[in-house]
Amino acid sequence: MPNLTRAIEKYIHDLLESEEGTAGASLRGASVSLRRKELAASFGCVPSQINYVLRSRFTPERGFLVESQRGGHGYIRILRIACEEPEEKMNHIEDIVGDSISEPEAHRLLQVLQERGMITVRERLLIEVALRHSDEMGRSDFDLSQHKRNTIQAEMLKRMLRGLVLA
Amino acid sequence: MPNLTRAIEKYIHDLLESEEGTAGASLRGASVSLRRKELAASFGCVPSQINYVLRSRFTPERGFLVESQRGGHGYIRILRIACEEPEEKMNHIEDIVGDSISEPEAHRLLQVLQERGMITVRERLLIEVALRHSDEMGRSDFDLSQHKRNTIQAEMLKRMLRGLVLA
DNA sequence: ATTATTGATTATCCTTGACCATCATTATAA
DNA sequence: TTATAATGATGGTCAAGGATAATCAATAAT
Repeated sequence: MPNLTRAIEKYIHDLLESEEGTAGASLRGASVSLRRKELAASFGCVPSQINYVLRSRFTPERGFLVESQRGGHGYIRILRIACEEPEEKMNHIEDIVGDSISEPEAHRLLQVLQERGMITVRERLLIEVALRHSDEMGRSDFDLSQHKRNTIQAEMLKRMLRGLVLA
Repeated sequence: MPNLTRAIEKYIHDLLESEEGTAGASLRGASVSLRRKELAASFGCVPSQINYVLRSRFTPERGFLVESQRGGHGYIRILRIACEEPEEKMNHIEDIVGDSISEPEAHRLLQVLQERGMITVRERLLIEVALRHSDEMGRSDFDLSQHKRNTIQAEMLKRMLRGLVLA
């Protein structure tokens, strides 16, 4: 069993994918509903495993929302957010980056953006080089605190992404 | 065993090389996945040695990206974005950029690179945003001389191009 | 002085299970 | 008939444990 979490993630992704072609899906964004218990049973795992997959993979940062209801007729609904307007997309990114971002956080974010097709692998590389250089200068040439460096890093990252979105 | 690092480096390079022939590799860039623990064991060294090799040899400045995941089913994936060889072309660029470059000079260089199809419009934009931010910080936050700023700019530009233009 | 190597410690990811919360339906009481 | 209480059927939370990988500081080699 090479990775249960990824298998479940892929399954849900495929569901959303097949929902994509549906009428109006591109406007309202795709969505799927499922039973936690059934999905868990079909993968032969404990139900809370589903929560783990949702919490770790279908996050707002990755462009998803999750709704649910308990009790009889309970359900879990996963929605893919469609950020059509460049401005929306930008606001979303600004929120995620924030005023300060660490190197590992930036690294993860860039990986996600690449997986979502928002940047190419070459663009990701360029951004990483720029962030590394900025961080290195801040550390060895100007002796800045880590927080200050993370602030500068966030500013540079946002500017670079803004430029791309508006391009 | 003083050449452990180089041996591991070569091993990973060879893996990437053999991946090169694969379908679509030239488009998406070559990549290999491995287990840190296993690789270390096969070289009879401690696992953190692998991190040293990756940190010192497979950097974005050299055209590589590294992804990893901890925990069960953990892995390390190395992606090569830039091709090898074009040592000559790279030296040429290093010469042109030199130790110091003004913003208009950088601008012209990037335009030429774009016209020659070596970088895309978006990549050029990304580089220009990074250079501008660096320059702006140097001026207003650290009150650096223009020459110092041009030196920093040249360094950043070379690093970004090294990762990319080797193609 | 720089680069390489090691090992101890820390951080992260995944999986499971016990226990908690909420909703819909049904039974019961007024 | 209506209000309320019990019941069953979901989903949520959290903490523990195992499996990796990352970090960092000390040491060795060049």
